[in-house]
Amino acid sequence: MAKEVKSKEENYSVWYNNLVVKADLAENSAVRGCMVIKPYGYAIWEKMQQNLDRMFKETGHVNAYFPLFIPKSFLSKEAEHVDGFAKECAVVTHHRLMANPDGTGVVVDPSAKLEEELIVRPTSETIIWSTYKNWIQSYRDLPLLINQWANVVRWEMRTRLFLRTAEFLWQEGHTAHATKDEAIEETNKIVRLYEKFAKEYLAIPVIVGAKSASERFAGAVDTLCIEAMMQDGKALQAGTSHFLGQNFAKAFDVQFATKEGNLEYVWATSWGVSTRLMGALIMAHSDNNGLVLPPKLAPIQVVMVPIFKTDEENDKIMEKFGQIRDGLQKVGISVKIDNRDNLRSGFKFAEWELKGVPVRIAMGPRDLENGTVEIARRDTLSKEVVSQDNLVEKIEALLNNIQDNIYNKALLFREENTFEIDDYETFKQRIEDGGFFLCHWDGTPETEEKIKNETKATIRCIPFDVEPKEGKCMVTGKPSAQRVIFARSY
RNA sequence: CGGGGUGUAGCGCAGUUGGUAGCGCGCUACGUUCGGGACGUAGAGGUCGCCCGUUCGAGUCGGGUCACCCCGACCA
Repeated sequence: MAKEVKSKEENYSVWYNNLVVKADLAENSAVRGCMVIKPYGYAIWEKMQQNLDRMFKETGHVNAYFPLFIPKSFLSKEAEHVDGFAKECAVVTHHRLMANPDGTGVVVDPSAKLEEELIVRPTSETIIWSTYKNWIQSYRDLPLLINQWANVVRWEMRTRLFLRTAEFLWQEGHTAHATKDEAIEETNKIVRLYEKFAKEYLAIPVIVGAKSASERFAGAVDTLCIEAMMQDGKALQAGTSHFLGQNFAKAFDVQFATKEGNLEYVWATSWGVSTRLMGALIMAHSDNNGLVLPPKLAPIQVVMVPIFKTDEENDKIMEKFGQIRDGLQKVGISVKIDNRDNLRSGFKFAEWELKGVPVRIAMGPRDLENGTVEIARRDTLSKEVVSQDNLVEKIEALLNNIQDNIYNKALLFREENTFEIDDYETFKQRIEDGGFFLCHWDGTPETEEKIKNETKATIRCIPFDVEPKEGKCMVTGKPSAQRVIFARSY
């Protein structure tokens, strides 16, 4: 009998547990909401990293690394940026411990107080721009296209595994350009890169657009984003790309000599995606049997499970499995042979489904006799017995098929849960069931605020890829240039 | 920081009017099993979140405290 699994609305943690657990920090520790990423979960993050990193490099970016600690004074140089992050910073005040005079453990050594406190980076704009000041003198130094893979800390009031942990891993790109247009182009290029990554690797369709003023990144002139729909109809911001204008250049005095010999401030962008993508992956695709991983990100793409009674049968199956594995590995498919002898095959089936392995190959005495294998696919849970001939080609095709199918399923779900609504009362009712709502909005923060307060829905983005059609704001009736996307979000 | 809830074995939970600490899963050993989460037998595993109080006696009653979860404010 299959074990009953909680519905995803109740609790994702059953299958989160394959990937990540909440950090078990000491009792009374002030740190909340840190996560331990388990090897299996980290392997998925590594695959994301590898592919994103390659895409960044293909578009002319290079990696660098900047310090974890940021002097407090750096953070105060860009006014809006301070406002945005000051409330959630971890601050280092001392640099030494000493034995507790009462003999119990250690205490902070009061004589080791830092002259200037250090902030654990919540994002690296400030320390990077104070460095760029020294790297940029001439238009010949531009554009400067740098990315960093790092951890950051944001002391959130409330944390949520994967979606809002206190410490998370991410990549942050920081670029400097000679012209406004070039910086805007970079901002667009990256948001489109993220869109492509989401589609082709995460198998998640996303809406590309711009944030409204109130949802904008602290210190940005314009924030572009990709927004994904989770299976409960809520939106998840999966990546952002900011056009920073000359705000940081002015705050950190980064000027360059133009070809004509004038001094000008550089134009900046910053952009990032984080381990939040892991949460997106899970919430977009999982079913009641556990995770469903897209083949391109699955640490194990094919698992092989033997079905046997005797050691002799097992030996024969293992020999066949070895041959199949070698064939699959030759074309770059990652394979796991599950030869644990203390578990029955049915248990293994369920376990690998919980882990989201895209394809399972089972082989038993019957298959040995007939020259067949049983192939099961995780996305549809269907299985079929096929001949062992051309197995590598079959599996390759199947993995591609699964990747596409997962994407199409998510796309269909989003389309079925996206609605055009013109009447605010209808909107208030329908928002309860989740989904994306394309509505007219008068463009004012006041109306946006009112809708948020009354419905908990926010403007996810002003979408780029829909034909703008004029209309009237669903709340105020004032003119609207185009529909924007409202949704409740994580 | 406001509102609600929960702390008992690795995990999930029960524990009656206060009277020797329980169940399921998991774990260890052996045996039988093996085409969708097997079964039997034997075993290991607990300062009942913490402190104070009431009592002959507290998992249970009272007071305090800490932590976690959910809903808000904040946010990728």
